[in-house]
Amino acid sequence: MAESMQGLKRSNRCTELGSADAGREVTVMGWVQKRRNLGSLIFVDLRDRSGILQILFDENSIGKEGFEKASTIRNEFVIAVTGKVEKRSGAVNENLKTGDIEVVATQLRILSEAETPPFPIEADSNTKEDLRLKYRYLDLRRPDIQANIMMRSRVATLTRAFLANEGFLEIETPMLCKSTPEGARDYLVPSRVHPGHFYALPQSPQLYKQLLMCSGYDRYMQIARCFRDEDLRADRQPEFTQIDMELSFVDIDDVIDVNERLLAYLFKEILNVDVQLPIQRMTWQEAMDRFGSDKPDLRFGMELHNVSDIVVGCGFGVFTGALENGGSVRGINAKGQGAMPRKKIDALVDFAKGYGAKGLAYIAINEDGTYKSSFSKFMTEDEMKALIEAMEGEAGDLLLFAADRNKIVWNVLGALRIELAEQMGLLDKNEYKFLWVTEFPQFEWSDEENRYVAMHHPFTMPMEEDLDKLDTDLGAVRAKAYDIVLNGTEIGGGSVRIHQSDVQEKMFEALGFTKEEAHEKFGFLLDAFKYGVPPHAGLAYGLDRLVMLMAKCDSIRDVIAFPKVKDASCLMTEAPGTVDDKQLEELSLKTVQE
RNA sequence: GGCCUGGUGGCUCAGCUGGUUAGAGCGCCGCCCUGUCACGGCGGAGGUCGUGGGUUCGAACCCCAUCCGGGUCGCCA
Repeated sequence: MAESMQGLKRSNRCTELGSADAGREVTVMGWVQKRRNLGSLIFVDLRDRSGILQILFDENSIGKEGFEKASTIRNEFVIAVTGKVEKRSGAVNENLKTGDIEVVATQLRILSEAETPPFPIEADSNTKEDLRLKYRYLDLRRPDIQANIMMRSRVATLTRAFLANEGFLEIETPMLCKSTPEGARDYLVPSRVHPGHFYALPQSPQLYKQLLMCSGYDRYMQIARCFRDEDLRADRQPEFTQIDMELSFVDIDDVIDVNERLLAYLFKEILNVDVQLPIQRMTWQEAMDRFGSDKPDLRFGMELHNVSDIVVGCGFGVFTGALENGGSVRGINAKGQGAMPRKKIDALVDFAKGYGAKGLAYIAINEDGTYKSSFSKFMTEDEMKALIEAMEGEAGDLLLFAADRNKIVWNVLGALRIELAEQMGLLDKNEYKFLWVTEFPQFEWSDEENRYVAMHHPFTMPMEEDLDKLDTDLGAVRAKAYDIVLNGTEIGGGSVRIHQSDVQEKMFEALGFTKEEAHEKFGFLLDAFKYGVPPHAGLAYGLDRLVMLMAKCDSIRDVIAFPKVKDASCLMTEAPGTVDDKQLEELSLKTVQE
């Protein structure tokens, strides 16, 4: 029977007590992690968000009735215990923060009984994730998830404090917005008052924060929820949280400066990790050429080698064919993997095909310097030698080559590089390698739309050096855009924004918008820019991803209290659900039944 | 939408080329136990093998469909 806590007041969390408190009378409250009933002694591990504290029930201290009550305790009961802190007379438990003390109970209240949970409430759970998510409120009791959620709270708190100290104002922007067609798919909210009209939930506060700059707020920040109706991944949820910011009267270096100091501050405070400043910078072009990725993981090498010049004119048609079509031949050297069994190499070939490669050529160099290769029969010995040399191939290495359009070659080898690093155990979660990737292309060709689309967004400032190319060579225009990358994950990105109307007009023109279309879509922003707009730039972090990496997790679901599963539904609430006809009618969404 | 992968007591798993009453550890329930902390001892309950068809003398196992998860490609300005 559940008891009231009337007249009781919790004096401490479980692990706020130590041997210095010996002799104190305390009242602790929490969940029963574990009971050990020895007959005339009952030990209970009491758990709260701070950790575990051992309670001792002894008839001499709590009396007959209290002892009998204690014997009815089961796992996950919520109890309140008053008693005296004592140094343990038995052995000390080295695994517990409070392992040298216990509370000898003089009073027990069972505040809530509990059924046996459907899975064990413990750290390092083996339980399948769907069950954990169905009972997320139980999953959230587990110490490792609690640590993640508490770390996330600290990241948010410290970020606010740091940015406030740097002169940023925290300003909220609307959740009910106007749908903008560019970018990700919007979540739509029907308007009751305006039949057939819809709000969109924000994909990011982008336009609002630029308007705030127009309004003179100078430095804005917000920890903002964002929504994108796209398919999920381990690091993508339909709703996620950004640390969003925008600054006026700044250029790239100003944004980078404040953010480097923010990152260094967070990693020092939370992980006691020293981030070496300044953080390394690399242009997009260099990142692609060296790592096949615009978010390279710098914790290991295995860089790409462009061997186009070496294989030009060789006997292997796959290589020369790719070159003739304007592509390239590039390779990576998996050091010491030359003995990889054929089956595993074949698996890598299939892996590469998943990223658009038609195949994957390889040379496995034996320890004695001989080699086996998928294409040596097309090559002369000298050509093979030159190729191996260009790849810095040594005995015991595995060389893998992709030949295709640059985009595919980068994509394939970039993914392969990560895959191999995982297989070879090169990825240490305790190592943090930051990188700024700069000078992104302004435009990206879309086969689907048969036009150039903005790689970042249409308000991103092109590099001054490339402004003249807006008329001649869109593919070569570089943007004042930058991403912050940590261990191969894009944790944030931003850009300097266009604040000149003539440049903005050129941008829309390049993207294929007429003046009318541009005005219809973004008119309020363009209007705002007419009335005096400061040069401004900003950046937004994926808070979930940042915390995921800090907490050394593999999925952002582990740092989000109530995440959704792959099909964007919630296993616990079963959202999304159907609604009453009445609701649909009010929203003018109900189809009239014949 | 494509590809890969998983679903067997409450949990985690085993279950061979199809062959008797489907097993184990943990958990749960009962009894015993004064220093446990992976407490210990004894006893016990608990499974239509995700679901629906099919093949077969016989299906957890093979086939088809479907549901529920996970990874990934496309997608994510």
